[in-house]
Amino acid sequence: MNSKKHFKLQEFLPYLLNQAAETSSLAFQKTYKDRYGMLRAEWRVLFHLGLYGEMTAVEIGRRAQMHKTKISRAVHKLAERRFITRSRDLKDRRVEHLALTDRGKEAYRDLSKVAESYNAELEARLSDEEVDHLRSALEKLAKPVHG
Amino acid sequence: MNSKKHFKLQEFLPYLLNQAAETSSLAFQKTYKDRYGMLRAEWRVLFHLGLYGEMTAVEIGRRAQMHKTKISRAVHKLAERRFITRSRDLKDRRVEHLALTDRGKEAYRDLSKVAESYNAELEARLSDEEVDHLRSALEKLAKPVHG
DNA sequence: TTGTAATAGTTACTTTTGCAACCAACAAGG
DNA sequence: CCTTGTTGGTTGCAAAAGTAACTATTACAA
Repeated sequence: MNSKKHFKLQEFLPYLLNQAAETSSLAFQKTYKDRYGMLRAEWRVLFHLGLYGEMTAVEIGRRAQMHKTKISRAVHKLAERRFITRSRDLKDRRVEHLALTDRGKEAYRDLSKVAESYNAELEARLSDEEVDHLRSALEKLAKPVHG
Repeated sequence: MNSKKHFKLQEFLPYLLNQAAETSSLAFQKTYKDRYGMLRAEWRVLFHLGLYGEMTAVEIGRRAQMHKTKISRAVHKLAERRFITRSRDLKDRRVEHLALTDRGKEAYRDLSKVAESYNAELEARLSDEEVDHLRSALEKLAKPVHG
């Protein structure tokens, strides 16, 4: 017999969060992979440009908390497949402005619809109140541990 | 102007879940990596054996929803580093029973403590009620979409 | 028996990632 | 101008993950 109550895996938030994140992402992942051959970093870049308009790689990285190498590769592949255009900033020639092409916009709109209805499906498992609580909790947990 | 309200990334549960999962896992990940050179699949196997005792790879896979190749590799590395032992079932020689060695138990206890205090740190960002709500919501979302 | 299918687990191959080093353009101080 | 540091972005290499195909063993039925 244990003298001490054990810490359970089912209580460990990072574990639970990962499980929920993984399984809840599966179906959507399949969609952007099958329809457009995209990876997670790629649809994220696509969505950022679709939602907020033209911006630089650094800015996407800051918003999405993605490392710049991931972005760099995602941008490369998206440009290669003509979902986005890259144009140098004339004042600071290190910088590139990224924007969706028509093809990119179409993909964005399509995936956006899929995401929306898929999200509705997920939310249907919870009450409105639960959804609100969940969002606010996730927001708090998404902040880095120190600071 | 858009005639239609846009679906936002901040409303998309799989996105939020992934963000929260990733950032909330970082610090713990660093611990098991730095102290024991483990990967995620490895500490998960370790914890399953530590919590529930001897079991087979298939059973761990079922409980943790991990693919068998992931488990196979995790088991291989854990055994190589003498955290676990593998013993063939005498009645069904396809099956292997996995169990922690003393070294494995020690690592488990150590990491278990870290996980517990780290979890407390995370939970401190939320009220008790929020934690309960969160757990129940995550549980509902961790179920596969169809069925 | 023998043939077919299921199950436990491993391996081979390809695609992704993670990290560090790197290049190019700018910035600021002397 | 020159040096030093910073920033935007890329690349090379090693580690890790995903997939499917594979071996070995058992189960079951003709």
